[in-house]
Amino acid sequence: MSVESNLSPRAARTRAALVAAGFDLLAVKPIDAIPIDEVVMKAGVAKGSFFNHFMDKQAFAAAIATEVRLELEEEISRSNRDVACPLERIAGGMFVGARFAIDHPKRTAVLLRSSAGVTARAHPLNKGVAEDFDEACERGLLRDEARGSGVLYWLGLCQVLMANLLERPRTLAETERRIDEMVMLGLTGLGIAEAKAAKIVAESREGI
Amino acid sequence: MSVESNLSPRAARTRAALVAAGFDLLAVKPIDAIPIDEVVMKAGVAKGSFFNHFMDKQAFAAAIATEVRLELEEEISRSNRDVACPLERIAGGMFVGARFAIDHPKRTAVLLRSSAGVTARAHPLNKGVAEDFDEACERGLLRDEARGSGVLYWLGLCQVLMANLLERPRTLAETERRIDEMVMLGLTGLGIAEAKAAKIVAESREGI
DNA sequence: TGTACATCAGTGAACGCGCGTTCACTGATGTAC
DNA sequence: TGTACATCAGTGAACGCGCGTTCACTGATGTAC
Repeated sequence: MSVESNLSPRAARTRAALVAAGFDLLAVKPIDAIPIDEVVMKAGVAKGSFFNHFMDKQAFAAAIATEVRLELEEEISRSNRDVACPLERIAGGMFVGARFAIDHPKRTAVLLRSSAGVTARAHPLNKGVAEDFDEACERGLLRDEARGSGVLYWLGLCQVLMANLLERPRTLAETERRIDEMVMLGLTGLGIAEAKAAKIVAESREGI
Repeated sequence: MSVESNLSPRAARTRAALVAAGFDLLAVKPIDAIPIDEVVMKAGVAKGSFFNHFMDKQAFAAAIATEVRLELEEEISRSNRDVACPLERIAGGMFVGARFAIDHPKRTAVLLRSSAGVTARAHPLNKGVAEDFDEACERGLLRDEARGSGVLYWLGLCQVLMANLLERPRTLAETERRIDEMVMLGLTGLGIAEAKAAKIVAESREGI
């Protein structure tokens, strides 16, 4: 599963320390603004070790971004494992994303920074979403306009919601309200009637 | 008005050349990845001149980002000058943003890169939008949920639409369809009935 | 279990260059009379 | 209109340091017998 599997325990420890330091630093500033010295100091590791594990600085950043993306992807598909209704799956995805932003603000910051272009339908992280939309459209559950632009619409909302949740401390009640509202606005925009959308929001929230 | 006003013609020319080069380069990569040598070469200007006009590299990037933001802001308020209905103003804003992305892809890239955090209600670029939403809410034109999260919702859609329009060449028809659809999805999410939303889309599109 | 050897990963000093910034000089523009 | 002087902005060579990358060495881990 994880990249560490093939490594000796010692190497795995070193690599993990570097990656952990990378998470912390990349959450705050882009890779170009981070000297390798800072990474290795934070990781408590010699500078040379960095290049035992990563070809160069860019590869390091890429590896970390990939790792976060996989994590989120896995949380979403785990949460959707037993959900059949495509609308609930779609709504659930936004809830999981929001949850992820709250639980792992640093990782989320890395994710949002790295994937400025989450917009693409083909993006691996979004493949599941695209399929759910296709199914919902076929079943006639969505407004016509969603057939072409629904995925983009939904991903935009997820992204901006996650970014917003990072911004400043907030009470739990405010946070929950913000999430519910965004899912509600999003679903009704897709053409789901108000009452039904409210029901989906309530049910999907349960699952998280 | 513009920053160049106080400068001698010669100085204005040099500054303009630097800024133009900056637009081109910042559209492609972040400021940290751009050596000043590249900027001045593209501008056809001596390296020393750069520091006659900008304190340092960061100030240069900031000046350019500000300039783009002001441009877009002005286009939006110009387009909305004679529009009274807050819903049409809101819809019109998205249309103008889309138009801007098509006409000035480089500037848009700079804008999207610089303002990763467009989400804030307080952001100057968004002040007008926030006021329009307040008015629309007071008049009871929007769904309840839009009172708290409508602005974030709308800005997220604008941002992702603009990013999407930059992505790859497309036929005019596809582009128009994408824009219409996003505005339509957006408006109905805010609680506007389908027929009325379609009418607003048609009318706002006219204005652009 | 103990010894000898091989491999693997960590270490940090040293290197060198890319790049931001400075500065003394020059030429252009503007002003006074 | 012409001349002398002041200021302003452009120029590019030179500086120096921050930082990515390398490498010879060391200690740790694993294997054979």
